[in-house]
Amino acid sequence: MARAPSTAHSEAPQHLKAVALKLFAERGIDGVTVRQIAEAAGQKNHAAITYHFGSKDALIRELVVDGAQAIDARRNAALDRAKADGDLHSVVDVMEILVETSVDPDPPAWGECYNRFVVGLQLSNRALFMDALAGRWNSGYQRCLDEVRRLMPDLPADLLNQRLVFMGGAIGGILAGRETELADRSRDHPMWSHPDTLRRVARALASIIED
Amino acid sequence: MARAPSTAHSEAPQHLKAVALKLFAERGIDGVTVRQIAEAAGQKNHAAITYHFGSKDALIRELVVDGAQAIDARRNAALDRAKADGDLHSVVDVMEILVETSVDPDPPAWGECYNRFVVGLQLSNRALFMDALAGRWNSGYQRCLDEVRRLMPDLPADLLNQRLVFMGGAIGGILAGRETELADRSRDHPMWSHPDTLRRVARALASIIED
DNA sequence: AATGCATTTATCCAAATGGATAAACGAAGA
DNA sequence: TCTTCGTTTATCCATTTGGATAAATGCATT
Repeated sequence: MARAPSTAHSEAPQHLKAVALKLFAERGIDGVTVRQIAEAAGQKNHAAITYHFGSKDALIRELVVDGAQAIDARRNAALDRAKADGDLHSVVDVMEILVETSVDPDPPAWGECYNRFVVGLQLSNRALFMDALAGRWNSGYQRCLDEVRRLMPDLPADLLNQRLVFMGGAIGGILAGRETELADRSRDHPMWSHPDTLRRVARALASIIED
Repeated sequence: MARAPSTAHSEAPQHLKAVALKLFAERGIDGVTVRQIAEAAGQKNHAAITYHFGSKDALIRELVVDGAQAIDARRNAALDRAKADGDLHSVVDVMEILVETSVDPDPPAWGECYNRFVVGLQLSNRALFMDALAGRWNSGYQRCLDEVRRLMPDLPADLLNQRLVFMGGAIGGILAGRETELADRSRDHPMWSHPDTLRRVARALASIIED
């Protein structure tokens, strides 16, 4: 029932998406052809992309939205839970939510890909990225920023906003680098595998904000 | 004498490089064709790239090395000067050197491009980037890290190294974001144009390291 | 067993790609 | 004036690209 030929309601679209995300993360969207995606997914023909998604462009947009949606859901859930428990006492608490919800809780065998994918997309195809998202699925991120503002009422707003911009660039660079390292299965990466590392990333981001 | 047809010893190669760097920074190396580069540089034919550089690949390698070499020279010079003046008293002093030497002191009319270019290249063509550099032109960066280690002798080495990795990811993300913003000429960017901003970036990076 | 239908596969296509080659051009030197 | 040579230009090429279409496949239902 796996990916055997012509099993009805196949999970081919899901598998194609996962494979495409991996390749796009590794080589960028213009460095991967629809044929390579289909081949890597075990399809004998690249028409699979047209059939399941309509076009390469539409596939990319689905990948952007899928990931953003999942992260946003995790962020809102974590914020709701933390607020209900009265657990947001410091900036580092907020940063831990921001960082933890950025990582895929159920990654494929070859490792997480979404952060590399979106950082690369924002870098070289910003318009496509913005258009695919259309302002959606960032409420969790905005709520995190608002919590930081609530926790730092004394810092002038423009100074705090500047630090939040720095933090945004930093989290992208750090998490994309983490994924790149962890994707290299030729060696161990004790630093990135260590269970405390993500908390330390959160601590580093909080340092940027709190100075 | 400008780019008029067939003026001997033309500065065409220089101009082609500058234009290619801009396009690669905006769209990634696989998102730009040699025809687009030649056209944007005012050439009527894409054979200019083959003639001046040999291939698209060779052009990219030249761009990587040119920028890395320039940055490395600035870093080593700044470090030499600071050490001679006894000016490296704190981590933020080192971070200021790291950040200031990352920006092009003589950018083209359309703004700086190298940080976006290399961040994108490391993300989607890491092998090409590493191969082009071959371990060269990073002595200034390594010296900066060594200065930080000298200034923080009490922090356990692996903890400090972890923070230096975070800092490396953060500087890439922040400076690439800065270039992207400043490249958008449709509006002003008072925050990024402000003369203090780069110093504040350095301060943010120092916060990551010093906690 | 026959049918319907979602999916996969096999081709076809026009356009674009990086590269190669030879002709054209034009300033400087003989 | 004529030649030389670095440079630009005009074509040509095989391959790759994303996409389209129609045939084949095989499970589920009847």
